[in-house]
This record gives sequence, structure tokens and C-alpha cells, in this order.
Amino acid sequence: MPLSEQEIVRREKLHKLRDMGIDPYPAAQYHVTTSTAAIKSHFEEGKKVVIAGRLMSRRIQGKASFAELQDGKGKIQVYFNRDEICTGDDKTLYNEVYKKLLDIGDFIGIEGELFTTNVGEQTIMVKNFVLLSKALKPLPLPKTDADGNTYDEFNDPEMRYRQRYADLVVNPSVKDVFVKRTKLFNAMRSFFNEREYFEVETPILQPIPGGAAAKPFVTHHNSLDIPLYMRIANELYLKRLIVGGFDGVYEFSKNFRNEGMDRTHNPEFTAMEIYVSYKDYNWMMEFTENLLEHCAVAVNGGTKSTFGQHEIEWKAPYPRVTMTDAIKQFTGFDITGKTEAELYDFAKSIDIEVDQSMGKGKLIDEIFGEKCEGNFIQPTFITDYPKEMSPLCKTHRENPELTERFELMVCGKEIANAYSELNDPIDQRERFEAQAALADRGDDEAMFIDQDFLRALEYGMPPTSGLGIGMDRLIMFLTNNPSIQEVLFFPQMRPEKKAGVELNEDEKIVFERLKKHQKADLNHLKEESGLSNKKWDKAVKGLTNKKVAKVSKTDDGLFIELSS
RNA sequence: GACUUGGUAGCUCAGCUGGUAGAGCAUCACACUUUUAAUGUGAGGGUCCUGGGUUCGAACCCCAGCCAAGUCACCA
Repeated sequence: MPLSEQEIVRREKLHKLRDMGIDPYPAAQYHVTTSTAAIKSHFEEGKKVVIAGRLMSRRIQGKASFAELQDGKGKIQVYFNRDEICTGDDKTLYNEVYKKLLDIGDFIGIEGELFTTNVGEQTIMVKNFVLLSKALKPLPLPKTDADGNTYDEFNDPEMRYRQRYADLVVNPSVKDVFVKRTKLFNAMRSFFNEREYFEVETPILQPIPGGAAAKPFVTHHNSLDIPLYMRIANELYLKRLIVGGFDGVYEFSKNFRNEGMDRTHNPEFTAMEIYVSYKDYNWMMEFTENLLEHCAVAVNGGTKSTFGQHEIEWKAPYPRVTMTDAIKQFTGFDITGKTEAELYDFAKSIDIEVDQSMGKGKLIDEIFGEKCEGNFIQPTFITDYPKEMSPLCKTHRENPELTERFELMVCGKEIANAYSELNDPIDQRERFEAQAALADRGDDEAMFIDQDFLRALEYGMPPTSGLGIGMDRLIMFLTNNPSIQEVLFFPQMRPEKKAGVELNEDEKIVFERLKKHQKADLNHLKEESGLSNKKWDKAVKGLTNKKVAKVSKTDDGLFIELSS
């Protein structure tokens, strides 16, 4: 990639600094005494401070200059005055180093004193400064006016995601989202740890990808010579630990699914799963609403959050609605005791796409997804799902067609999923076998039979309730971001094309000819190459752009020669 | 996977009916010792996403492709 004008200028400055004996990348620790945030919250006129950060803007007015310094906590104005910095006759540090050789984006360390300017801005009067790291690429530089309007915002999503480091430097609100993300994780951890549930780690590389219905990423282990799968879920491993005697285990699990990407799906995403023994899904509902209330307060300072047009109230308790009642409420249709044919006809009558392969459970799920799901804006537990959709969930204690399962809906989307876990090993084996039958019919997302997991269940698993929460979706709701990419530091992107310095075919032809001659008359070489006007023109422009050849004009005509 | 929109200077964007590539900020030079989207004067900076085609001539029109965003479909 050829360097831009501004990048070349910055490299020249780098050399000048070195020539002056200034190391643009010094090794030594820089001892700061404070931060921008601390200065602002405990502002004291005349206080001496040492601070470091990135130079973010400059307003040079001859012998004085205002600039902004940004550190991890925020920004503060700094005042560079020639005679404050250069107390002797040598004014080089201000005139040359500060004015000419520093750039926006450079890291500097500052020693100075606090004061307030005539217009009332809290500022650091610089007494001395050092360069800590030179930036060779100009930052995309938004400007903000007195009313807080931003101009020239760095807002192209593609560039922001590909260069998140630059995005984080120039867009403070981006950083806030990730601060909140970490607060959410910390809040959950402390909630669980207070209750003495145990944080664990389970395999990411799994010989059998279990615990969910999804396409896995496959890889290969060389010395074992076996395929391994990136986990699509960690559920079956956490249950093994319950078998092993832990009363409560949880894990923040990076999961991987080899499926489509869109605004709400990234190939790798984070789920939190927790399993607690001797509990059922009723207990888990209460636990979940208390957890989320706790998290909402920890992240946003209150139980309310805004998402698009909606204000979400996270305060517990949340309504419980059975799937049957939800469908009754939004379609007027009672699914209780209906046959598959009746469900099929009803679904068809309300314009839901159906086909003959769909069983009762799938039909009910379609009706719910199409007509009900989107209506639950405030956190609502939807309970008692049809059995065939939930092969790891215990059969409902009162209705054998249903399971003891709930999902938590917020803004029409699922953010949590929980069961009274199936712990009957024989029932579990039959459910897996039903899945295997689906796989034989071509369902590439049906679950594999995990014999080792069944063996674990045969040793006995206590009654247990488990909960999974989509952490990325939850933080989207808590930070008002409709796109998952905004809550992941580095969302998956198609790789950028390599900027090729290689020559194309036409350029190679010209290059080969030119190597024989070293220097040639432009028109002669053109004829020799046999290229059309347009192709010739492109090829020569390509070669000169890539600094392979250069064209010179003399009294004798136009010549082309290889660059040295 | 389908459709829609977009890709032009470091950044944000204009670019008319096809006729020498534009602005603001940023950069460089000069001036300016409490400014704040600092200001004034001047200058430089381009693979107009890529490859073909039409044309005397393409950023612009046509074809193919790449990348992204959005909508839908699929999928938890």
C-alpha cells in the first residue's frame, strides 16, 4: 500500500525527532500521578499534576496553544505556552518539537499545574512534556461543537468494525458500551458467587457437539487424528458436573455456530449457563427475574432501560404466560387437545407457511413465533413448550405433551431459556434417538447421541434446573444497540482484500520487455508489447504507480526506464 | 440465498445531460501568548472499490465481480 501524504509527513517527523536525540518510542515507565477524570472531579487551582494520554486536538496561536489530552477516563484541556515550557533562551521544545513534530494521535506525558482559563475551562498549564509514542497514521477526527453536535463523525460501520481501535479512540460512546458490557458480566458473577455457585470452565473443543441444535465448526486434531468441533453449547458438560456433585455451576461460554450472520447473529457469541441442583423451572423464573433486575441496576444505575422506542422495566417480578395462553391471547385459538391436522389447518388459515413434515410441536412453535412472540415487549416468561422442540427438558409434571421450559422474551426476542432438566437417562436416550432419526431424514441440525453424557445420567443426576442467557442480546437491550456488532469488540467480517503490489498480466508483459532494454522509447515499446491503446495506457500507469518504472520526457522524445 | 442502498482526498461528503476531480475538517507554509468546531492568508494531497464493455471521451451509461449496511428468507 503506498503511503498517503500525511503518513509520509509523519515518518519524516519521526526521523527529525530521532535526529534531535528524542526517542519517539521510549522504553521507560512514565509515572503519572492522576487521570483526566480525577482532575475534573477534584479540581484544585495551582495543583501540580503528571498525566499521560493521547493528543486529540490542537489550537495553535503562535506562542501559546490549547490542546486536548485523552486518557482512559476522558479528555482534558491542556495549555502549552512557549515561555512556560522553555524557560531559557532555547525555545526548541515549543517551536520545533511541540509545534512542528507532534501530531494529533501522539501519546505524550505532561507535567503541569491546574488553572482555569478566562472562559472558565479547567486546564493544565504545561511546564514540561515528553513524547511517549508517535502515531504514524492520522486518526479519523470528529469535531464536536459547544452544543455537543458532532461533525465529520467516524461513522462508516465497516471501517468502525474493521478498525475498532480507531473507533474506540474517537467515539467515546463506543467505549461506554463495552464498559457496560463488562459491568454486566461482573454483576452476574457477583450475584452467582454470593449464592455460592461455582464458576467453571468446560471444553471448547468437543468430540461431539451437543446441547443445542446448530451447525458446528469442525476442526481436526492431528496427533489423535480425530475430528473435533467448536462447541455450540456447554450444557451437557455442566450437567456432568452436577452429576459429579456440584450444587450449582455456571460458565460464561463462548459458543460457535457455523450459520448465517446478520444484525443479531455472529458466528461466535457468548452465553451464560447456570445449573442448580434440587431446583425446578419455577424456582428458576424467580431467580432469573431477580438476577436481571440486579444486572440492570448494575449496568444502568436503575431498573429501566431504553431500547428503540421502548422503555423496558427490568424490575421483578415478570409476568408468566403459558404458550397455550399466549396463543389464545393473540389468535383467539385454543391449542389444548387439538390434533395435528387441526393445528395444521389453523396455522394455514392465519397465513403461516406450513408443510406436511411439521409435527404438532413445530406447528405450535410456528404459530407462536409468527403471531405472539413480537408482542412481548416488557420482560415476560413464556412457559410450557411442546415436547418435541426440547429434547433436553423434563416432561411437564401435569401434561405429557409439554415440557417444563420457559423462555424470557424482551422486545419480542428471546434472551433466556431454561428447563427443569431432563434427568431420566432412559427418557433422555429415547429423545436422542428421536433426534438421530431426524438426522437420518436429513436434518443437519439434529442432535448427536452423546453416549458419555447418557452414561453420566445413568449414575444419577439430581433434579436440576438450568438457565441459559444470551449475553450479547442482553447487553444490546441494556445499551440500546439494535446490532450485535456494536456490542462485540471485533465482530466477524469478511477479510479485507490484500492490497496487491503484484503486477497484472499486461504490466508483466511491459515489464519483461523493459528488462531487456532498461530504457526504451515509449512508442517503440508499445508496438513491441502488442497491447491495445487502453491496455497499454493502464499497464504503464500501473507500473509507474507501483514505482517499478518511470517515464521521462527529453528533447528526443518520451522514454520509459526501470526505476532503481 | 434474494432484493434495496452505498463504496470519490486521512475523515465526512458534493459531483448537473458523459467533457480537465470539488468542499469542510485534517496536512504543509506564514501570522497570531487564555482559545475551544480558534482565526486569517497561501499551498499540496486522488487506484473515483475491481475487471471488462459502449464512446472521440466514463466517477457518471452497460455487464460481471468484491466489500458493507438494511430488508426479507433461512437459522436459535
